[in-house]
Amino acid sequence: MDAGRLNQTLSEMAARAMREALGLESPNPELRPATDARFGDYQINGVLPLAKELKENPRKLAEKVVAALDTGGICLAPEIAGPGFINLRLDPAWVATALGAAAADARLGVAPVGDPQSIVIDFSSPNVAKRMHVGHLRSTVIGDALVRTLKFLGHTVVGDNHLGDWGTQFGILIWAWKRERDEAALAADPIGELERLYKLGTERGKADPEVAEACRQELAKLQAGDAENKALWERFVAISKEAAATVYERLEVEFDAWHGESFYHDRLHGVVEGLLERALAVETQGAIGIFFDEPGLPETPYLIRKSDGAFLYATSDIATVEYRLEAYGADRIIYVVDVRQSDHFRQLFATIRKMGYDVKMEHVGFGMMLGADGRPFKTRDGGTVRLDSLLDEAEARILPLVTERWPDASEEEQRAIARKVGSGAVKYADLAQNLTTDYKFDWDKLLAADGNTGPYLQYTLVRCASVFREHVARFGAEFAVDGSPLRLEADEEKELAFFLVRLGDTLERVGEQLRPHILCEYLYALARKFNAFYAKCSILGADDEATRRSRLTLVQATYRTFEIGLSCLNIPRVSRM
RNA sequence: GCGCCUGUAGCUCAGUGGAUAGAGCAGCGGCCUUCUAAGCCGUAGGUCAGAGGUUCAAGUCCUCUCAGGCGCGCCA
Repeated sequence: MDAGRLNQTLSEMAARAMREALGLESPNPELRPATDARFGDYQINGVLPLAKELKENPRKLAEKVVAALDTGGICLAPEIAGPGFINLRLDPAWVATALGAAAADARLGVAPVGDPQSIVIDFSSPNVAKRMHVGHLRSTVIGDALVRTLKFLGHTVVGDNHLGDWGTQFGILIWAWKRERDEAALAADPIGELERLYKLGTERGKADPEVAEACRQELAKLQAGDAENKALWERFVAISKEAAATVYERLEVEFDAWHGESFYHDRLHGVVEGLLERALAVETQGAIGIFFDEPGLPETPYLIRKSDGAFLYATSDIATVEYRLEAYGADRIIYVVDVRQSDHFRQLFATIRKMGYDVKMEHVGFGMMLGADGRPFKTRDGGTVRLDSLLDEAEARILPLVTERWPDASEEEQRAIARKVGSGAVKYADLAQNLTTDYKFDWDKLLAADGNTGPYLQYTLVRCASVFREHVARFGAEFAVDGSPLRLEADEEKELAFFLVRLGDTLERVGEQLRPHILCEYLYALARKFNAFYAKCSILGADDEATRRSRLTLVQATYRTFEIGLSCLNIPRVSRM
């Protein structure tokens, strides 16, 4: 029995019962977590819709299903309620045994999936010659969380940083570099100088058509393979990657591939020719584009070649899909990109379907980051907020609290904790909200130690760690879980234990729906249940040894759940704060 | 003009067609002699933007209206 995926296990059992009792081929049991604790832990809703179809009283149908239902000891006897719901209660004895055993397992009983998929996740993707700013935060943090969660579930995942390292901006940059670069500034702050040059080149180009033409010439030379320009381009890319790497290091984000747009450069010509040959793309006003006649898709064509012969973003994205199919045998490709690009992705996905490829493609689109005032998040003078300064500020705001709470730690330790709590808070605030809407960034809210915040979860983990430290102090040895059943007596113990067995269900849902906030909600609810248990039940001071061992095992299971959950979200763990 | 997204408690947000819509913050009232009080417990707060419709059942699905955000051929 897979104790890690209860929803799936019980759903299969319910489906079997419905098949046998009602003679249906593929019934949908609609098994869900109960909407209210009074109704038990899970409910089967699938009988109700069948009443009309089978022309029978829904409660009678439910009775037949219940008679055929065998949960193998996971649940107590099912109850029929209301118009025909079947309510399932987990058997406390089963929970006590299953969780007692799972606490000894590093994966808390959540086995890797039996049929792993090959999944590519395209995320972060900063542009060359631009410093990473808050606009990159959501893609980076959400993409990273999806990579880690899907990997934990057992899939083969490639997290790919699809850098914007090719395109018209390089003509401008090369032009400005050749005339305006400041070597001193370049040595002191390479990416800052590139950013300045790019801005300068863009302004000059707008003001002066001759400059714009000169930029195009530089671009043409680069594309033709001119040695000097190619060397410059390589240098720009190296500087930009290095700057991005510093931010990734602070966020502890890693990629499996860094295949920027330039990586696909050689394929673009073939992509366009292939689409023309198959008449999927046509010439339109001198350019080449693909037209769609599908509801929900823009009427404007998806352009893959400009009238001047240059390729576009779309061309490169098509080539990228083909590469991912060839190189990774991708079953699923996920783009974690700003929702404003949803038209582009709808057209891309439609193109891939027209080309006949069989791959599941999803756009995880997220909203903008707004300030607490509801307007786009900017610095006081209206500039974009740099990602590194955002992390600096988080750290600076947390540090006084750490020094106050833990004055005897070394300054180095205090800074290390402030760094982890600060970046964890920033990341968690981003992950905890549903993706689709714009997200309001509010320092006071995200750094608060209560409510649904990173610090609250980290603090809860600290409490678990603290119990184990105190155990060593009092009993002279580390506590070791032995896998024996728990003893669940207090309401707080039961609630905690019954919730801990839902980790697998939760991770499964995140993997399906690609919404990390589902995991955040779960961990937050878990933290609340743990803290209620912690306040009510003395752990080390329990009345007898058996209760103490059982409670310590509960702490251990909670600790492991946080380790797994926070590591999937990539929120740093601390053992003190 | 066309398309996409959003509208739930004073504020910030959850809510998988299912039973009496939930959290946090802010407010009010309690709890440290005891494993970290960055915590816990209690209390109060709702025309789910509005109107129709589908359904045994609608905050959730469909249509329209209103309000806000975003996007709409050779940028990425």
